[in-house]
Amino acid sequence: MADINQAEKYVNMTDLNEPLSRGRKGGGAKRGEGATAGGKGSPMPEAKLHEFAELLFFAYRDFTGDPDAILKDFGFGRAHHRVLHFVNRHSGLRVADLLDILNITKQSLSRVLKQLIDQGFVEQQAGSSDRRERLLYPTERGRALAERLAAPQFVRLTNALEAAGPGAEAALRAFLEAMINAEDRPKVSSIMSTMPAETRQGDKGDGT
Amino acid sequence: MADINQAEKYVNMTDLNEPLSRGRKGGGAKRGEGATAGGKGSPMPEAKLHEFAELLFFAYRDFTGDPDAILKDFGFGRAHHRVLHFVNRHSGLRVADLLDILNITKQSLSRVLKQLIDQGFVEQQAGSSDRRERLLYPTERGRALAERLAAPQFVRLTNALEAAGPGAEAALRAFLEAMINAEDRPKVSSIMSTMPAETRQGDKGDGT
DNA sequence: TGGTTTATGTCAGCCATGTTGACTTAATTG
DNA sequence: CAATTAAGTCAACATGGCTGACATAAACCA
Repeated sequence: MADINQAEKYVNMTDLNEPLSRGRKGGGAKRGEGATAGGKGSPMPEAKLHEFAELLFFAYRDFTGDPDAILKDFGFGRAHHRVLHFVNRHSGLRVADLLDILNITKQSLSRVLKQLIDQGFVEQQAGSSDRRERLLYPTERGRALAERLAAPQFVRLTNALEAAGPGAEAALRAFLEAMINAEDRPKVSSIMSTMPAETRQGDKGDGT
Repeated sequence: MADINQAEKYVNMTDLNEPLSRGRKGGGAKRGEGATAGGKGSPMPEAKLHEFAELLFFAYRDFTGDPDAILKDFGFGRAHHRVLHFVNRHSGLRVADLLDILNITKQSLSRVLKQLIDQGFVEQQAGSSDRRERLLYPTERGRALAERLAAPQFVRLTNALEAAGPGAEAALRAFLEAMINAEDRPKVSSIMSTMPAETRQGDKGDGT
């Protein structure tokens, strides 16, 4: 799939420190005119890419903003949300799975996971085939909170998908998947295909 | 530390908002469908929305992950990246604009902005029409770093846009814009349409 | 003119959440 | 039984959010 052919030139662009005339320093200078970018007149693709980067920033900022407000009332933060989400959606996963998903250290995870367990949002259960494993399940309260946190995100996503148009979902999915590190894509696929079944007990072969 | 009482209060609010599936009591259960967010359109399967939420999480995680390694070599963090990006792309903006874009406090901004200024990546210039304003500009060094940070993101975005297909850009843009808080969209549009030129004077009413 | 508001900067401290390193415990495995 | 593995824990530290209080200079206004 699309290699870095097209993209390569942007990498090279890194080294170009183009001497843009942008400053306009000095007291009374009015900033009036352009001196925009590299001096190529046509609508540069870089501008487009910058726009997508910024849209992504704003979109994600607001996407996470909704649950953050709710979480504050529980004394939780975004980290708790992430943990609760994955425990709820992929219940029965191991601590190691969670570490792998979140890309954080077990010490960081431990802090929030402990709070979620102590306050009755998440339960642990020893693995049946390997009793060293602690399989994680949401409690009823945990599921309720997870859904409460998901609700505004669902509204947002549904509206955004609708705004994208009916046929855009596949393209959107392809876009998002391609944004993920190539080496992590199989893992992500495996995670997402793991149903939130409370029925898993000794399931560990998710192919790490 | 909100008690469970509060938790249930919010759970009830969930029901007020959205008829999301609320079954699955007592550990058993199945995932239902039928969340209609926004009220229009066909019911959006819950599982699909969860998938998009997770894809967004992974995509953004990796999108922001790339520049982090570079930033570490400069002793900077993600906060510096955000500031540098917006100063570079929308140079001449005021401190207040940046606060508005980033949604952080001036004390938080001050910490990273000061470092960027002290180390010669960003320059300030008093506003010409209002000399209280400090307009922010990237230095040559700042531009070089900004481009270096952007480069891997460009690669990623370019490949992802290609993976999405040629006609998908408009839909993607629509999706991302719709993900932004409705009340912030004019502001975002205004920001994004602000060329990285010094076109602003005493512009304060960019429409909050 | 002088008082008020505004834009920005700063000090001081707290909180959430990431990090590394070292160590323990329990269970599996060879 | 020894070694490995999954998980938990303690301690220390860094980043980057936050609030509150206060300072300064410029603009604005009556």
